[in-house]
Amino acid sequence: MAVVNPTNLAIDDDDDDTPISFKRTSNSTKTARPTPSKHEGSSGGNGAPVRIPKPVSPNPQKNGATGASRPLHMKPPSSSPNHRPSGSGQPNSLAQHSSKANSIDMSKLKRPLVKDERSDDSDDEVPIGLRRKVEEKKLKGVDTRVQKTDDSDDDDKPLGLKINSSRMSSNRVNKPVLQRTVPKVEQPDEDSDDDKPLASRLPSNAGPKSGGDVSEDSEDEKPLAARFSKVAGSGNPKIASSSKGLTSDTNGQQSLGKRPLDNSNQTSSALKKAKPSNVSASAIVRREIKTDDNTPLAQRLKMGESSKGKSSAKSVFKKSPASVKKDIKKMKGKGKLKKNMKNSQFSKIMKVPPGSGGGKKWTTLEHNGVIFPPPYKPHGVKMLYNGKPIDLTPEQEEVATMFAVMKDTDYAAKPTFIDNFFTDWRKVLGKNHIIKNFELCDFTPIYEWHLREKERKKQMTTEEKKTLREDKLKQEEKYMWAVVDGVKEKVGNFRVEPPGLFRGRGEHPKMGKLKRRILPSDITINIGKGAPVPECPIPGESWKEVKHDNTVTWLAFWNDPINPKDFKYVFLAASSSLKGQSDKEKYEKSRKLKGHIQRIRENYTKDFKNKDVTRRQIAVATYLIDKLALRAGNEKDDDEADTVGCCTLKVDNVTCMPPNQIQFDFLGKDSIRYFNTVEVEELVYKAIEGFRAGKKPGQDLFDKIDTSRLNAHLKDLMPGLTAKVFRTYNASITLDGILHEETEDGTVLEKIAVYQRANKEVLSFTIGENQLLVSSFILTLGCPFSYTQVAIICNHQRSVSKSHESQMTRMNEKIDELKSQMEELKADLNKAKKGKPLGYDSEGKPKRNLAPEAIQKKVATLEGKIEKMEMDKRIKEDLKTVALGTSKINYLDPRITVAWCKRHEVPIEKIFNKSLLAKFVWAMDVDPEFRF
DNA sequence: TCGAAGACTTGGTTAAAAAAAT
DNA sequence: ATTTTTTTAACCAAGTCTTCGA
Repeated sequence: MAVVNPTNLAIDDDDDDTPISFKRTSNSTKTARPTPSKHEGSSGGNGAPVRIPKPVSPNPQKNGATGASRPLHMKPPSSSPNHRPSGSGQPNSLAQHSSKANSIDMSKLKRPLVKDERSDDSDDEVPIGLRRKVEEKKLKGVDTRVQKTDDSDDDDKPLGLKINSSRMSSNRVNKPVLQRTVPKVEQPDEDSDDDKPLASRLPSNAGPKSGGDVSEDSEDEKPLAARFSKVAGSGNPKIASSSKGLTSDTNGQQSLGKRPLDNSNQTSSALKKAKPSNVSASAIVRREIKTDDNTPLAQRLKMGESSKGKSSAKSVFKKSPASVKKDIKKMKGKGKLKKNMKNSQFSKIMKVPPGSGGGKKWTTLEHNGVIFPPPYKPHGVKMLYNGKPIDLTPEQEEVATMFAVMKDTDYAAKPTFIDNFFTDWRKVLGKNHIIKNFELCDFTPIYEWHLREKERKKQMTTEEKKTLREDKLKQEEKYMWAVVDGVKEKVGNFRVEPPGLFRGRGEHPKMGKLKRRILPSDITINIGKGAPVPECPIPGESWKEVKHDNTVTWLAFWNDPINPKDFKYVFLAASSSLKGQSDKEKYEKSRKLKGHIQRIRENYTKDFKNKDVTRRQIAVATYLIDKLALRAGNEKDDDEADTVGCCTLKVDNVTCMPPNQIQFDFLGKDSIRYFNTVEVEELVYKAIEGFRAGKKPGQDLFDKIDTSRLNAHLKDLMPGLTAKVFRTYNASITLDGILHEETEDGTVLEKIAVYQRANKEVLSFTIGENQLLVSSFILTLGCPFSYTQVAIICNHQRSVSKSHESQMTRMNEKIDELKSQMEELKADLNKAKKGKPLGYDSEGKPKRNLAPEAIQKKVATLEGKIEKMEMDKRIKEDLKTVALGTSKINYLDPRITVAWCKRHEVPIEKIFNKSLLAKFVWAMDVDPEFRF
């Protein structure tokens, strides 16, 4: 199964030792921080965690498909071996690994390098219904532009893609994408919105499908309306009310109304009001505002997904795309065309163009400030010191309690954490306090009090809990909204962080330090000129400062008590148009990279042998970022966890393994270990050997460059290009390619499975690596250890749900049961056909004799049930460790997903949850034929 | 040119809510 | 009606990248 590709594995195990913690690492790293000057620390990392080869679940097939390692190796351009054709890759590899398995060796963990097996991937993996069609690719090829032949493509394509075969199959992805995309896409730029106000953009026409279609899909789900409402938040009664409140209260008055409505400019003014029209998803967002209006949610939402009639729907969409866009542009506001037909259209809302005025992010801004955590309530439980109860002042008790409560976390046992805590606590205790030795402290009484409290809360009746919740909501309601340019928008984090002990990740030198309480006098507020200053919620105190800076989007900030030179900002929620706009810009930028990627790759490939060391380092670093999705790697301070990224890799983070494999082993972002062995192009291999020559372990591999130099170079190649754009680009283009190649007709469920698999494939490329690691390991090798043990190795305990195993067992039992029922039914069918009596059932009662046709029908029903069950099982196994929900958030252009949903008539709600729907309102009106 | 600020995105962890099982 | 499991959302640490200022 596993797809892993053994090939490379070989590597070894040195790691074995390592196992224990990921952290290992740093050894070297830390040690030497060679670079004295700036770099002291190094930073960043990316983490690509170790990936194991893909885990493949049960089905071997997948292997290929998924491509385990994405990056692993990249093959040289030409080589694209077998992409698809071959196929069978070798599942075996796993086997090999497994064998080792007894101990947990990292070796196993390592990702195998995948060889080109991709081929195999082929269909096998694919879930039943969906196999990808290999052939398609060819079809796509139509456009020729960029591409070369398929095979070749790989080469050129993004490394990542090419790379390992498996995971991302490069081929598919790339080429297709490129070609098509280009042509069609276009819009992007335009849309880009740069110019237009978000609002305006949003709306566009959503409605493609809309119209009548709606009906059908629904069945699965609820009526659109229903859904919508949820989305909108309106679902929440409270919210709704609140919104009203808003209006009424504060601002409501003025601003609210205005903006939206009027401002919307010309065209759109309609929008807001537009209820009638249907606002589309986009509308949703704003909806909050509108909520009041009652616009029928349904209408707004309509968006497309629901279209029923496939054919019709499709046709509609298809056409529309181009035209639509144009229309949109022309008439921002209107867009009724479709609407008319469908209803769905959105109106456009125009706001002041955000981007417009140089750096100006808003024109008017009102909000109510932030809410503070309640003052500490002493519990009076006495801890013991040297066996005796100790009296503590409330302040002292508060800090002691913070520590006591963390008893069952890993932090409680870490020396750094304890030292920092104790040092800070002693400051609160005062110089002459009797408590002087941590060893003599016994926090157990407080810990037990905490457990009792927790239990008490759990015991509260639902009613009580509800009351409590409502009270809290009521209290917070006014802080939840801001009015930006007349539009009511949700605020993201309006609660000031409560005091506590700092929970830095990895070996953070400051973990355990007391994060002191933040007061109004620590907070700087940002509001529009002339807007009412938020009332300070704590009587007698006042804000540190009130600013009126419309070039930034934060509503308030305070200095981080742990690191005073850092700030903690209060921003609008992800669903706000300000955030939506920049999100869209991010995707447009990475989409733009598509048009430059080939040249950029050629450019760095050429520089692998540049005589100038700096140029060579830039080339290799760019290659790693592109192929392996490494993060840029900024410098870090000494008082942060010692992690690295591409530019800060240390000599000892990289091992050259002849003839052309490079093994990476370092702690990336969040101290997640990236452990991977990759086959690289010969010139890259040679270059890396060269960079390492003559250096000591802790020194920088790329000593001539840093992120600013690297990004400066990237900007020369494409305006606005920076290292992180590669991640977005590779992830999105891959998803786009897979979805276009693999989706076949089938039930909605099957299609969703395709989507999820594609999503997972892409994700593993960039995210959730640690988790993937664990899952891969287990799946692939048939890990003999418990999940907990694996978790320890990986340093991340919650990876796989503890109950996963039992759940799988249960599912298997159910399937078995269904199957035995099937056997019985079939036997009955035979008897019935021969006119024999059916005999007795398990309880000894005689069975009713049915006509063969009736039994046949039952068989069919049962068959469907079994199939669904098995599919559920496969999906579950496959996705058990991957948090698809979170990952969809940052790297995948939502338009890819929305367009896919429209094309395949899958309700978008099946893929995006409520918050994602809110966050991606701006993407809802995308053309069904959109290509990233 | 460079380091420090500053602003914002990314992403793991954890708490809360919702759904499913009992 | 509970309890358990899963999903979603909140929280907040840790990155990236831009801008500022000397």
